[in-house]
Amino acid sequence: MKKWSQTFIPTLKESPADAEIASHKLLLRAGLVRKLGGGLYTFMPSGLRVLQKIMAICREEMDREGGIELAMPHVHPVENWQKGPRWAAAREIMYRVDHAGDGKRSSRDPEFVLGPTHEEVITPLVKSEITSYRDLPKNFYQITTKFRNEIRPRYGLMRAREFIMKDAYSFDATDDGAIESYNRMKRAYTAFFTRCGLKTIPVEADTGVMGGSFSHEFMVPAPVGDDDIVYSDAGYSANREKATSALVPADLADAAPVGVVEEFATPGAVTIAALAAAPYGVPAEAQFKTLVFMGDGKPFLVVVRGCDDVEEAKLGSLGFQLWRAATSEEIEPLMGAKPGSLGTVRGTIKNPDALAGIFADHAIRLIGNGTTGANQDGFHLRNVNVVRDLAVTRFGDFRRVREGEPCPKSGEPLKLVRAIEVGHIFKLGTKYSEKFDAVYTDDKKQSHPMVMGCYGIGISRTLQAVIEQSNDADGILWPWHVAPWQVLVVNLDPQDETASGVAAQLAAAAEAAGADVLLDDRAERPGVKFKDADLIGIPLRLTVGGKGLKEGIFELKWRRGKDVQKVPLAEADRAIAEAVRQGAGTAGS
RNA sequence: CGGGGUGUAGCUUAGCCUGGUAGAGCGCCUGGUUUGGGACCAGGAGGUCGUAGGUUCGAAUCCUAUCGCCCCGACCA
Repeated sequence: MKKWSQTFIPTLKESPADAEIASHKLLLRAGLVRKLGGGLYTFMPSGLRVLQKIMAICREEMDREGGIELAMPHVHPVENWQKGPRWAAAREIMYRVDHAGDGKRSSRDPEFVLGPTHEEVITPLVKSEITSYRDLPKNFYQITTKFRNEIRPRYGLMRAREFIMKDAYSFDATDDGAIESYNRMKRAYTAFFTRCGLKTIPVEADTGVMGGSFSHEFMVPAPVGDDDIVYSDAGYSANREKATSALVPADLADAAPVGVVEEFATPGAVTIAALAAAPYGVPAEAQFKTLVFMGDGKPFLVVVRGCDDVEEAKLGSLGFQLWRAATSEEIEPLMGAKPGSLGTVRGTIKNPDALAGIFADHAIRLIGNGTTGANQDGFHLRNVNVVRDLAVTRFGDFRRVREGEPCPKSGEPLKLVRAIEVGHIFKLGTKYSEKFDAVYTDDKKQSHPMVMGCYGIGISRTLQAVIEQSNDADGILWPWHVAPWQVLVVNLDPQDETASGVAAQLAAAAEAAGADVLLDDRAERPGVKFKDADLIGIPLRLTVGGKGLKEGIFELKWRRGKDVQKVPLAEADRAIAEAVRQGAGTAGS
């Protein structure tokens, strides 16, 4: 049992001006965190308690599925990263650390970075410690602080420069084994989020810089999220970056040409919309849109319908480490025209040999014969046939899916919703084990790279996601198992010995029933105590004092409910034990 | 890094356009009256107006630079 007067819960009546969303405001108002700088937060005592509870649940679920806890350094020799497979992409988000020195000369020490994640540490470790199939599989995890130079920290703990993450790394002898490890983690994650009182949707996801063969994200639907997820009732769900639709039928026949390619003048018409308007009247659905990107320094082209957007994450399938949209200066000498008049009709590109490829989205086959830029400023081409006229290295899925398109599983309309990513699991394959030579010997004395998986949970982000999902106008509605305290005993008359005695007795009863108890013993007026109680969101409130005490009762109230139960003091132990049992039996309330 | 905004007491802010004594509410301290949903009265402490230059007799206010923070975009758990 903790007395309010002996801990520190600095609540605020008003939200600090730099908090914008409900969960961020409540983190501050309920005294859970305080800001040091952008994306840097101190966990105050009650915030730390929530964090520790979430971590404890996470440990239990990881251990249940065979996870082995360890703790790796935060400071990494830069060589580990340089040797790894993603140095070029990952260095942008890493902090470099040097010792401060004596200020009189520059450091000549080795270079270090702060760990944004730990594949580059765990893989060499496992390489040197495990060499036999007999020691596999293994799944190592840790719960530690991660450091990422986020370009834009946001919304408190939601996207921070320094945050708490659970990261796990599985090592298997076989691909089947790796899939089993992956599924165990999927199970652990589902159990973990459920126990945190959080409703999540697992979705298929892009593997991004991490790489690997497939992955799932655990998403909390919320308007303030950074991602869009696409799903249908048939059970299809994917991050929008990865989502596909059945827009293009599998058996679609390529359209036959309708005539010869014709050039026509389009002075000043450099947008899809301009070409769609009078006097040209070419609908966006009949235009080929050609976009230029730079992949590892070489230009490549992507062709989509005029009405579609390129989903840039999908360009990851092309095999470039880094890619970006090309600039006008890069485009004109390559194509022969400025953006707005570009196309990929054979023979019209000025310098085709410089290209790393021309990649076309499947959906352009729906156009059949359409209109595209002539690679000559102020001119377009019509009667352009996809098969006959367009130079295409290969077709693929490069367009962004839109709400309402047919689900790839069932054909019913896809739905789209914003979400917060709280967990991500990857089947990595051998990308890292090959790079770090993490191999084992099988029972036939053959050497193979280990098959890896990696699995992350944003612990501190999960904390905020719970608040975002569970709050009302008065404050937080903590789910039982992550609440900083589960029972709040409010003593309205802390100066009165009888009231204090009863309050202590109720607190002891709740504690004996297995709850964490906070006793509000402050010399504040009742209104202040009730407001604070709602704000900090303790699930079960027991109120002692005033009129009630004279009648020989105390009050029992659930934070999520409206009813106040008046319970005779003689029945306190039984009623409290019952209520605590009820609270503990709920995942979400 | 691009675009937009903002910086005045622990928190929320007024004042800035049109230069001339820095003001309020909450919180804090003292005393009193109160005591079931953020009490009231009286008294009090707390601000180099983000920082540095400049213009001016005079700058929170105008100008320049710089830093921090917030929001939108690319990135991510």
